[in-house]
Amino acid sequence: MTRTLVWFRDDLRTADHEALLQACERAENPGDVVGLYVLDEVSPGVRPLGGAARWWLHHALESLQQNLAALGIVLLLRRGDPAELLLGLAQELGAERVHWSRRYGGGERAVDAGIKAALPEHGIAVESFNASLLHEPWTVQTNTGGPYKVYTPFWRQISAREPGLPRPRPVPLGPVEAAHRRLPELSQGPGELEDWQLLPTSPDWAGGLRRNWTPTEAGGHARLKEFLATQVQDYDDARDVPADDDTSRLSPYLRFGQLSPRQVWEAAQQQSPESVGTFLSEIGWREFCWHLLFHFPQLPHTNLRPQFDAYPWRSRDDSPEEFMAWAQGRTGFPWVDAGQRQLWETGHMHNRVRMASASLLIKNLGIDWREGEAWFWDTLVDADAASNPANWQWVAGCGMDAAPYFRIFNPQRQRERFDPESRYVSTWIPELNTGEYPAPIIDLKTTREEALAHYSQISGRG
DNA sequence: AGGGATTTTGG
DNA sequence: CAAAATCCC
Repeated sequence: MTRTLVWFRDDLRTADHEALLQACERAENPGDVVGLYVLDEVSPGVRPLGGAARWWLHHALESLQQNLAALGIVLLLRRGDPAELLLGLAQELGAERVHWSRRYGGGERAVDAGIKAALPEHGIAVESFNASLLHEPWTVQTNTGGPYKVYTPFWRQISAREPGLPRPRPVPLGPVEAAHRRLPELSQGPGELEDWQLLPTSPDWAGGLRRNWTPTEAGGHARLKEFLATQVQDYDDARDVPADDDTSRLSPYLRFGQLSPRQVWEAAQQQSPESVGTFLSEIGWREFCWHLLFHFPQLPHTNLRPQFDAYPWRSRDDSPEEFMAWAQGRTGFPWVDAGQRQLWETGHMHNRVRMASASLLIKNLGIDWREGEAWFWDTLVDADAASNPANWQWVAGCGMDAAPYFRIFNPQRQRERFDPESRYVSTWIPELNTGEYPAPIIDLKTTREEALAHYSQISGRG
């Protein structure tokens, strides 16, 4: 018998999962493949999940547990330090091999490298696979051998490349009851998801999330199918109208690996190239952000353009009232407030509104992009370790291939252009015309001028 | 994937 | 004289 332990992380699916598939191909009986998820809140450099992500994770693990059970595979749940847990568990199980899908953040790579070095000393083989990206970051290089720092040439290169076809879901090994019977007695039981308390209870604020999402692997495939059948054709223009929300809404499924970018890519190839080009380039932006994180592991916390280190951003503590007005959707700018309330209620904010909301916080309120990034990390169901900070750095102007600093969104103008009938803002701000809605907390014109003055100082032209 | 001031265009 | 193009931040 060859027993393989498959360590799931941000790849919570059963289809197009090379690590799982190869484990199953080696298996002869139920129980020869064992799944594991570790809730890691202790490894340095591994960012603890935000509240909305914890909600999604709970349901994603429930979904994975069911889908693995249908393949005759038990999913074990453990909490703690994976560096300790993996070895102990592999030994208790008598597993000869451990498989996983690669991670690309700095802290995650350090954890994985440590385990990959340690297990073979105990006779346990480790093999890792790609599951989260179209192309491994080290395979996409400029002519001079470095990482791309500009999106357009990056996209030119990867869009001309075939990412490879999705891999099939494994053939079932047998009934999961048989798998349970064949496992040795473990020092801990399989683990109970409820014990992790990932779902909010007092209060239960997840009602809006439940109403807006189906956080399962099947839900991801259904959303992909629906989007490609009915929305992608008009994506180019329709994506800019937040009242309709004709964006793909696939980001949380990609975040948790319930869908792979390769599955999305392959499904989109069934459509005409001109109708999916803009959509696929957004998948390209996600890829670009992950490649950036791989090459610049400081991305989540450090300006990629160091001259911004001298920018006099304020902290959340410097201006708690203004920060909370922004966070809770009380700035007096309907476009931004609607977005923040949509975020709080649904765990999601339309992309066109995200840009303006971030711009207001960073440029008009003068608050550090890291404060807004942390808020989004806690409240978005789709926040991932690469896209979230990379896009905040994009708006702030301090990232690679970022928006020029002097692009400052005007939330009133954005509302006129993209919500002229106020369908979006009135959905999220019922008191808009009742007199209870607050006046703007800052003056757009003067704060804009202040931001530009600060910018000219750090850019060396002041 | 901007905004705003200013200049130019064209009916 | 209003809309479009251009330039600057």
